Amino acid sequence: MKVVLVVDDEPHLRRTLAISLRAHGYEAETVADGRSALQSIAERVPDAVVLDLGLPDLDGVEVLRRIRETSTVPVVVLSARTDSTDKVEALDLGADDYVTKPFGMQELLARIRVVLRRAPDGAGGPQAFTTSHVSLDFAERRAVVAGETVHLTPTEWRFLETLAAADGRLVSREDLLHQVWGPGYQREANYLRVYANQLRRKIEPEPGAPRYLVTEPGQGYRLLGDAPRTASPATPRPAP
Amino acid sequence: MKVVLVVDDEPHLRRTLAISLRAHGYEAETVADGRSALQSIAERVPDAVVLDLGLPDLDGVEVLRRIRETSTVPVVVLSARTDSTDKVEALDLGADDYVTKPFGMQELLARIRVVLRRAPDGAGGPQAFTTSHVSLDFAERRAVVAGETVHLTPTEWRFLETLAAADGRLVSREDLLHQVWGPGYQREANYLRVYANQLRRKIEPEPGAPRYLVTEPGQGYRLLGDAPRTASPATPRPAP
DNA sequence: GAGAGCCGTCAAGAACGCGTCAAGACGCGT
DNA sequence: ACGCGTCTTGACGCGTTCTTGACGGCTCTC
Repeated sequence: MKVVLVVDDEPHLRRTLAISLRAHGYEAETVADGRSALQSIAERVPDAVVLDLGLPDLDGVEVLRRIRETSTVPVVVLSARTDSTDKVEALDLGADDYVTKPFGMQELLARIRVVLRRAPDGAGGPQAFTTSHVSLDFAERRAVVAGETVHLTPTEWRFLETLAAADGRLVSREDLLHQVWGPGYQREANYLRVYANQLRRKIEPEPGAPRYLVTEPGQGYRLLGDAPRTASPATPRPAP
Repeated sequence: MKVVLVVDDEPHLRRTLAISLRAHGYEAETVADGRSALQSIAERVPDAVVLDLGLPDLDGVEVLRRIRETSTVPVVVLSARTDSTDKVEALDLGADDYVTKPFGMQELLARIRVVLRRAPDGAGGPQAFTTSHVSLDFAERRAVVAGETVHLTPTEWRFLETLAAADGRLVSREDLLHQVWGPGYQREANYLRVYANQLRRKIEPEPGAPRYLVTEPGQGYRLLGDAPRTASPATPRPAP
């Protein structure tokens, strides 16, 4: 069952929202302030967050920013402020929707369905990547390869994080460059080669024949878990 | 560059939107009615759609439904109607956001950024093509033919993608050349022969007698699903 | 029945993408 | 100011992919 975290300081609205959510088949968790929200997310990442910006302790925007530091969980922002600037700020900070009070409950629920629909299952972000050979702990920034702790540079971590977040799916060169180096690096496909190379030397059992960090020629890269080997008995390379 | 399709019947709004979008680094395409919108999407799937529900020809909701039949491209709906029921209907039909007029341009642009952020790269394209013999997963760029995974080159994928997007309809040589190789290749009908040939060897059970990737002489090509066989009991080839 | 147009087929050279390496530039802490 | 680790940049070789031209068969037209 999908878990929705409701962050709101008004007890009445909190209760109403929780009831409506449960009536629609979600598991609703409620907290009254920003600190509790961040703590709750740290314990268990919900499938979506409904965040009221008018909170007693922290600025709601600040809460959103902190959430985005560690997670890509969908966030629907509630606010009494209708100013366009506020909306743009929240949306650009990573909010997935911005609903102004007063709002219709049916509409809010529909918008929650929308963000849940778009978010990949368990979008809270992979905290770890583990195979029989490699083990990456992103929270701790620890990499263990074949029992040995291996040191990775910041850029190498971002590279792996981006790939791990895709959970085995293909990550295009553009996305990778944008995620790791920021905007404006779309031309530097060189970087990808260099770092893919370095990472393979660090984490692959056989860097020449990558098993985890694989290239999709012309497309991008992909981080795979332990593969059910596709029965290639010896891959005998014809001697030249 | 990201392509945004604007569907609106008001010339003024259309122009304003297009200008704003271009100023923010998007490629803007504009159409004035539902039919043109569907046609434009059939030709080339944009990265996002801004769809005004008040259209002269088709009901906007109907347009949205048709879009969702073939594509998961992000759609931001514009509407003058503020009724909650309308919003819920559109959102549940697959709209990614619902903005009521009048709206602030900055807000709309922010909301477009949001939906683009969430949508996987090229999510608008055809999802898959499956027959008893061939199975193409465009998102993963995986081709499985008779149980075996087959490798396709980037150009081969674009070729098949373009044909699959037409969903069995004829794709003219011009369109094909334009989609796969870009503008300025209209003269190179040779390429089509070469790649059609290569693809048939890879995906057809009997490359000499194409069942899926069929030629329309003098016209173009077409990608067909499993055909209700037209009673050709053995396809007996007269011995030469 | 000859000719023209179109399509499928093939193969070779060019162009491209990727892995690899190493030398500098840069930034940070001491 | 110095040294260290990290990032950037350019160059090279190799394999793959694309481009290009040529040839033969088929069909439709005259």
